[in-house]
Amino acid sequence: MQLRMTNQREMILQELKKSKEHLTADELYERVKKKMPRISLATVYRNLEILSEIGLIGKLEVSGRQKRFDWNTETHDHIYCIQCHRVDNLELDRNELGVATSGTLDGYQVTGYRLEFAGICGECRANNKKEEEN
Amino acid sequence: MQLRMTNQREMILQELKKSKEHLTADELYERVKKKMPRISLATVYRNLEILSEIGLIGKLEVSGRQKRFDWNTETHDHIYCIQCHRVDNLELDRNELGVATSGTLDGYQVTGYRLEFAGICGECRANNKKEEEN
DNA sequence: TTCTCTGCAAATAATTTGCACCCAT
DNA sequence: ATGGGTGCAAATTATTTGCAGAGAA
Repeated sequence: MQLRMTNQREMILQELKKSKEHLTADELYERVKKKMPRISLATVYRNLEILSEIGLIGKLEVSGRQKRFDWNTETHDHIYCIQCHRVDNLELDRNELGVATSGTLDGYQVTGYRLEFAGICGECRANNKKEEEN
Repeated sequence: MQLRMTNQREMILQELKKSKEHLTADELYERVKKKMPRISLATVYRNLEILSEIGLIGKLEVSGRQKRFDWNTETHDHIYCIQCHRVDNLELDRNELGVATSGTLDGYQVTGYRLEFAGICGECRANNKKEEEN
């Protein structure tokens, strides 16, 4: 099966990279629609799936119900807010972790790992403070 | 709001602990239904949500589309199979990790973290081998 | 020309919610 | 007796799929 670079596919890719955020399919759909009003949400879903399969983008399945897609395909870790569910990238020195990235573990052949921190982001902490003052 | 320990709630809790697996709501529903045929899936969902909120069970939101629930509430790590999506617990010495469990990181007030390994489980590897032989 | 991709609508899957009755406290 | 809990069905949310026509190679 030969992939084709359609206008839609290219636009989706561009908007995701431009945003530098971890967008959900429908968030990205809303952005792309501004430039391509006739695009359908199904096309966005289909392309995000394909683009992540071929490794052009990354797919995140943590932090709640919706999948999020990531312009950054290099292996990296995340931190997400347990209140507002935003997700940020983390730059961690993996050499400092005493964890093997490959080999076998508990019968599994390890293909990778992700370190996901949970916490309350700066914005939410500020909001919480404001609310306390009321 | 005072919680009540209903028969349904107790049965859900028992079956989850008994299974020692990471079950989805509908897997657990199927098991509980054998002993309580009139229980509804909605009740299972409602109780799993409540039980994880009060910390009696754990909730996992990794490895695909369905949430999984965990009888083990102690902080621990997981490994999941990228083929069959099963999830197993991991016993890792966190002291060996050069990672702080608390404090602030990138503006976040960290409340916890999870290390999720991905890989191919022993069963899938065996199946793959069989298929290759055909 | 060929075969993948698209838009649309309808289908699925997972989860949640409204409501009237039930039952643990 | 009170108010949280339950079963049922219907509603939502997130995602996927069938199909006929469009368009990239």
